[in-house]
Amino acid sequence: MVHAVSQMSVILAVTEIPYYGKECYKMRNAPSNPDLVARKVAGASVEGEAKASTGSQTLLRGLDVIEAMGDGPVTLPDLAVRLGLTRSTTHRLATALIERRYLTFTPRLGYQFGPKLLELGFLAQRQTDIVQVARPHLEELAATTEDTVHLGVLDGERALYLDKIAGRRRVDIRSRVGDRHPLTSTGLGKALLIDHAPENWAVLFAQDQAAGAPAMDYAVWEGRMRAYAQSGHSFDLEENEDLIRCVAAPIRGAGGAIVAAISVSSAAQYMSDDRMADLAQDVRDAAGAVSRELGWSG
Amino acid sequence: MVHAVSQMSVILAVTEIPYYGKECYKMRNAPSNPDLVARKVAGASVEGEAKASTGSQTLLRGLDVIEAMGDGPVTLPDLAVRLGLTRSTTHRLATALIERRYLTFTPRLGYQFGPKLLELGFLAQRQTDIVQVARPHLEELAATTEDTVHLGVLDGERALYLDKIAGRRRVDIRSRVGDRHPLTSTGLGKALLIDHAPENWAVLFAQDQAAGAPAMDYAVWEGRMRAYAQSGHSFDLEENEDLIRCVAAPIRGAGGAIVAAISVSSAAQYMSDDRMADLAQDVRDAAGAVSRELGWSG
DNA sequence: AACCGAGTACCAGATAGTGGTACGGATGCC
DNA sequence: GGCATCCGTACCACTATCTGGTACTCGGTT
Repeated sequence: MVHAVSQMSVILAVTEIPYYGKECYKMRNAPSNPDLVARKVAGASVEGEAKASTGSQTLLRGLDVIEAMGDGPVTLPDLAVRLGLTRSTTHRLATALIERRYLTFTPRLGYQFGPKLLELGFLAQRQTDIVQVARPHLEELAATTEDTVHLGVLDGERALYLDKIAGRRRVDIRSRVGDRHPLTSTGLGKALLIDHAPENWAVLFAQDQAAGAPAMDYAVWEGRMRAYAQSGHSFDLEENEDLIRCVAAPIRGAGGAIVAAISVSSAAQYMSDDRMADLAQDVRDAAGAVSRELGWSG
Repeated sequence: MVHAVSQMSVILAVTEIPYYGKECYKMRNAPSNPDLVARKVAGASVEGEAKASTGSQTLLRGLDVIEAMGDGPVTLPDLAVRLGLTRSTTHRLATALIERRYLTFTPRLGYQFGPKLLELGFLAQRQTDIVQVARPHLEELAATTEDTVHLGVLDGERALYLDKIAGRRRVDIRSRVGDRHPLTSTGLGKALLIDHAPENWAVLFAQDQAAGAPAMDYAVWEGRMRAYAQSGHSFDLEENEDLIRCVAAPIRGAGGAIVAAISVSSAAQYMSDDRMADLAQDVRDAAGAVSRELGWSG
């Protein structure tokens, strides 16, 4: 928790120093064999990555092999073509990966993901804590917006707040880590519900209304929710509390399911419609960054 | 499905042919540099594996780096020592893995699992079908025991049978894929419940009794269940059906949770107490093999 | 101030990887 | 029965690639 800010600045500082690293690598990778280059271009790296760099070819190629299983089993010739490698080389790499249980071979099907990936995936998941992963991004968001930022997850029929960074403005957002707020009247709660079925929305909405949430017409609310679901973010237009508006977006886990949400809240005077539209992009970006760190690739 | 048996025999046949492969590899790997050997022995490969073989050193070392994160963050010097590599080499590998998002670096902590592993783990899980994975092991079990083999999962408060291989004996086990059987009176069901809390056992037991399961004293039943939980397998001593006995064991997923179970059933006349004890080992082994293919490493 | 961790850089040497080619067994298609 | 694939295995010459030294900078900790 403590090191998060410094981490951010350190990384920024270091990567922004120009140095002369790239020059050196250009030299090392200078191709004396034109064939290789031609093959590589024709093969996997179709996109304009152009950042080859590091220099552990065998390892990188091996990882390419693993990742090539992304959409189902692959045969050896396919694999070789896809990666732009020889059958010889491809086979050597695949065999090594099978021995390590990263891949599996099934006779008339081809190569597939192996058990080791399940094992490592589980271990990684176990060692991953959303709060810790999200912290740096929350801080960046807080820094650029100067408003209060929240991180929350779905907890039954409420939104549980896991982290909070107070804004720099002189507005008071009454909330504490550990609080549980209504889902249908807060921006964060709505973001958590974006993927749910409308039938579910209706139930939760009715519950919140019965529990004393500010009165609201369901038709209007559902119309807005559909728009939120479409755009990937949600608003709170002083629905939960007078003079407080907020913008939120969902965080997705490796499977694509919504596992948390981020919101930026402030006094209505700082939250013009225009600014909220701008913020929506920032919040979506931050949530997307966290999602990617949780293994989501969509 | 069809290929399973042939695959088995093929592998056995091929690997048992002596050939002269090892000789060649010995030549290729013959160390002209004694230091390397010393370092390797002192390093990671403490166990007597002695099957170095394949020959994609860089890839294998890279995988070693990944797997070294198994129990929490590691610093670079630690990592280097653990793998028996130079700081130089270790750093190069780790950097490549970070670039590919297999690892993450956190300033005052060290290297850790990266998002890519979550991503791949999820994809692998998605592409893994228990029935398909278990098939070859069920077939092997059926072949060696000559009895009927079942694969089943927990489905609410019942055991759902997902696969069946009929035995070669002239006994009739009435069951079909898709059947849902009671949990507390079948071997397979009990195996699925082995990890549950005793309070849960009591509830399910009462339900089954009320639903017309053969009458049984709960104290006796729970006593047996505790023994089953201890030993990792379960029996059905003609509890569900007269003259039918069975031996079962649970299959665990990557997280260690029980995700399915295997059972071997036969007429009581073929199921002496001695034989059941022997079978318990076989069934546990088969279930263990499937578990390992599902990412379980315990 | 001294220490330790990480990132970056450079380099000489030779290991380890590459890509060709080839053969045999298995399987499925025609 | 032939014929075409696909995989495993093997061998080999070439050299690109990896390795393990060493060294310096920058931070943070003690």
